[in-house]
Amino acid sequence: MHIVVMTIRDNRPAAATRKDESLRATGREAVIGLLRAADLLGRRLGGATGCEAISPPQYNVLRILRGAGDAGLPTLEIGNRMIEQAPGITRLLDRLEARSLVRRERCLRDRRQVLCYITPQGLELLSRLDPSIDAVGDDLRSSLTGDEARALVLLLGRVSSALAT
Amino acid sequence: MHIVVMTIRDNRPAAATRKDESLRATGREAVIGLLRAADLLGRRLGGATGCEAISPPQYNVLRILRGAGDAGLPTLEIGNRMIEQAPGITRLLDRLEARSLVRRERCLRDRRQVLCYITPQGLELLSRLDPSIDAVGDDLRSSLTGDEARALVLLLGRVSSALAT
DNA sequence: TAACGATAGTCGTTATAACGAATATTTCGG
DNA sequence: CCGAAATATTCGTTATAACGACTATCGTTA
Repeated sequence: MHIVVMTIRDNRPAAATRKDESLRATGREAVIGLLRAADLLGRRLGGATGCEAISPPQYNVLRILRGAGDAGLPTLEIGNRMIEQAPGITRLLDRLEARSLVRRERCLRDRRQVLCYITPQGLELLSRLDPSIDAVGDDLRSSLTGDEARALVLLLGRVSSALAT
Repeated sequence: MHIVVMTIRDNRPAAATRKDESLRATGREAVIGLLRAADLLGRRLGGATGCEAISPPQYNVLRILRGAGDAGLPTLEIGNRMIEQAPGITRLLDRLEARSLVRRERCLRDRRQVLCYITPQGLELLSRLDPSIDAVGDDLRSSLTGDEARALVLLLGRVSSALAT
């Protein structure tokens, strides 16, 4: 795969400090650009999920539980897959359970755990939402070629790895 | 009452669907990757700004006001430069003003406006924070070559343009 | 000049999220 | 069996986000 590169000419071959400064400036641009793109993306997703009156984190939990299938997931495991802390997950699940989108029950094998499952209503809500979410992905990709989109995914993966440490 | 809704069927021809599906999958990966990278980035920035007990949006406002210099900025103009909406800005500024990081005064020429300025304490706080923020940018860039970092900035800019519409 | 609409900002309310401290229950190692 | 660790929850505090209602001010126009 070829990554499209913006050519930048340096008129003055510079000292090491100047080159470091240039790299650092690119890092700052990347930080700003990443936050801005993610903010716009979050707003689009929020607009989509808002139609069903659920917040993006709630949607995220439902997606995770759909992926878990019939096996269900313990509460804190959901928290691990989102990068969110434990106490918030409980209340988030409380709200979803109150709307019958999620079901919880004590695990019989390890009675400390509470297993969470998505309900048929939850699955149905997700299926109503999927087209809107896909549309956001399509919009995101609309200004990129296929190769560029794949390059973006690759670069973002590398960035995430570097930031996760 | 239970309302059961039929799942949406995909009626598109299979030939067109397969390539579309591949592109669409890339779009979904980009959405997930972007959100994940931004989440990790936000946590790092939050950890840095948290040392000075300010939130990332508060930091953002201080940066904007530092950029504005002695001229100051009207309240809503700050809201425009952040990607955040107006009503929240007032209370965010309230908190910053309570900590003497920001100063507000009525504009004499147009008394509807309230001009906001960063205080010397605010500038000093920002200068304490700058190294940590730059370190996050350095970490982000650490897994990329210079060309890749510039490519990432370019691609993120295109994505933002596509999402802003 | 006096009324009108538009603009700038503040003030409520509500819901959500993040974070820490403390607690109960359960499991597991020594 | 006893203590340590894991799991989940409750509670309290603070901050953000979105919404509408309200006040004050400005510019214009009749």
